[in-house]
Amino acid sequence: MDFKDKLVQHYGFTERDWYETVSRYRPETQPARTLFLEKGKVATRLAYLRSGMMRSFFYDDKANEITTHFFKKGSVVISMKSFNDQVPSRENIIAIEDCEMDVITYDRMQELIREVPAWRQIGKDVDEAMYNSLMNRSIQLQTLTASERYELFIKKHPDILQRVALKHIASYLGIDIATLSRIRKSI
Amino acid sequence: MDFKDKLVQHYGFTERDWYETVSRYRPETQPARTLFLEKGKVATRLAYLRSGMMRSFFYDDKANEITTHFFKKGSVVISMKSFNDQVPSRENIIAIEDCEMDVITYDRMQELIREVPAWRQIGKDVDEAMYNSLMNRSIQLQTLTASERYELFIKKHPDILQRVALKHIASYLGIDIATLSRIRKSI
DNA sequence: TCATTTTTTTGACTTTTGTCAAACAACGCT
DNA sequence: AGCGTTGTTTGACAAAAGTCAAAAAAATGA
Repeated sequence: MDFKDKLVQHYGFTERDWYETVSRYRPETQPARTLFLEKGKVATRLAYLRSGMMRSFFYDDKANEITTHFFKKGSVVISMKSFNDQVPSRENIIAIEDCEMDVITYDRMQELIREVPAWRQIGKDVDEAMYNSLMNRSIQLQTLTASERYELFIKKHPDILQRVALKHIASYLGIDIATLSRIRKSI
Repeated sequence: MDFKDKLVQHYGFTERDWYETVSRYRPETQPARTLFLEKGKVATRLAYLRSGMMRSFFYDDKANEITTHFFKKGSVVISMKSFNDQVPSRENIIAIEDCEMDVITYDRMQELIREVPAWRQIGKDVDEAMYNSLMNRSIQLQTLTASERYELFIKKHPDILQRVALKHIASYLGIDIATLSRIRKSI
């Protein structure tokens, strides 16, 4: 099911709703290793990722990159707090691969919500999905050992494993890179 | 600043808005060691905690209680996913002490949002605050050692430490109770 | 109050995970 | 293709955290 069908089915979109929507999104590309969002700046854009992959991260006190999320095809790329409240972002979002996306700005999104009220609900649903996935992640960090976290990760995200540097997966899972290397050998 | 003042200041409440609000909340008590919300049931209530303390938890595969959150005086007691979507709760919420609270049901909240639209925004703000605090928690679990997590916890929540069983703090921090006991001795 | 249950601490031990440094492999750029 | 950079593995070791069982302490309810 493509995106339009989903909107029609789930949110009762009319042709006009769809038109108002697509006219406010525009296709953009994000080359690999370039920042989609930079720490300290206000997130003005939200993207629907059509292809490629991104990750969000921040720097800890020893200047290590701590990865907090991977965005893959079909997901919404957003720094929730920064975009929703229009405050400076605490995290960076960077393209891991060349990305194709459909982008909407904050201002256009506000317009769109006025024109097509269902978008308020969609925004809420996206936020909620992110909350739920963060909750799952948090519980995993709280209850699983390093190797359990890794095994669950490769089971749920075999595609990410192929395409992302192990050190980013290690930091995402809260495991030292050398330890992760040994866990991988032992499986 | 009390609750009413906050609503007036932040959300421009009128006297009428306030009246519509208070008439839908009602005071309730929750005795210590009784469930405010039981796993598997739909959360029909949201509470503003005036006094006492609660915690949310679930059971892991070995039937250990895993505490996910502490609610203290002044906070909103809610199982976000269950209340917002009216789906069965995955977690339990239990009173740790006798609690006094102001309670509103889901249906009354929907009414209230219709009567006083600012409540939609308040709901969003509460959700967002919970998202942010979950994000902080998740980052701590990802990046800090057991003793760092504990030291941060007692710095931020000295009040909880006094009033809650250590085993619940241990499970909240993802630390074995015996290990936590040793960490405490070493500080 | 007192007995019972629950919680916390402790000891001895094992397992898991991290640290540091070096070697090795892969990648990106010209 | 080749160089330099970045990422990964490995070894030797150290530190952190978990396990099991028993003792001690504290809380609960009759």
